[in-house]
Amino acid sequence: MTQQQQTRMTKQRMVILEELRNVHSHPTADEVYGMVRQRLPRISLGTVYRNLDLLAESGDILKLESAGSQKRFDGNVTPHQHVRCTQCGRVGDVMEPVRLPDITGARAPGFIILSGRIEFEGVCEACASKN
Amino acid sequence: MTQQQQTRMTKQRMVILEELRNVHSHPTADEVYGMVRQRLPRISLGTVYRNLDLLAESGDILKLESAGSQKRFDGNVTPHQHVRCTQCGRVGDVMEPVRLPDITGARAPGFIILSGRIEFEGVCEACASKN
DNA sequence: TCATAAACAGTAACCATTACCAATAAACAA
DNA sequence: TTGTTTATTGGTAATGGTTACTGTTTATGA
Repeated sequence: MTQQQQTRMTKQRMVILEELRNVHSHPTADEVYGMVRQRLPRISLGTVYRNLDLLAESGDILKLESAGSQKRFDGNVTPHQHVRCTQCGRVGDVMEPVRLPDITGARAPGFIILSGRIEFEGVCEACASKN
Repeated sequence: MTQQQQTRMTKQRMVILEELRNVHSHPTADEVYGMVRQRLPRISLGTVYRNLDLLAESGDILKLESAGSQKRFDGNVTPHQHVRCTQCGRVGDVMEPVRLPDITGARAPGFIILSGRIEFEGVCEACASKN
């Protein structure tokens, strides 16, 4: 008898999703907040966080996690790979993707391996010129 | 004339390194703190953080920054791959490693790609049995 | 139009990490 | 061994990103 919880398409949620889809920069929650505030000046940061989580859970956006630093979000949910700048944390899209080899041979004692993914590291242009 | 900064092998730094090498669990800073405190009860958490950073910078340990809210540390610096439990964040070592394909073809506009790495996700036994 | 409860704005709390500073102790020279 | 220098420490406060709380608003279906 568990009542299916409804989700409502609020103006806030819609604008967050739109802004995220209009951009290729993999913004942090705070950056999304800044973007969205231009259209909804009274939105609160908590609302941004809540909706980013909900949108990621429903599969409408991607949540890019890296331990200890800020999470980043991606409105492009088609499969692609990312580079992370080791200096500033900025994230970019990898164009010609590298094919992930067969991982069925991978074993880890005490773990059941479910998936694998290639992560790239590098330096973004801004940090490179700053060097 | 910049004076080369010396680094001193303190008791605290040595015990942190030893404990980390004695263990295969990829502990968080807080877990390292707990381990080390059994031998040095008066050590402070700040000292643990500071030394973990210094040891990682000198290449004596690894700092694992892959997803989760806390960073984890590894006393085994020989090249190997990791799995992360998506439920609890625990990290394990992958035995037969999957060879990373040639990544020289990978392009990312605005980035200089320097390295690539395969990251595994899965479930640890504790979480699997809890399911 | 009304009733319901999901979602909101605003703010406080939380937690991992970093910064600060007076006191301590490695390391090296005398 | 003793003294001097200064990197490092313990203790604690501050920071920054994220989450939780609460009374009010508003999307949604009757």
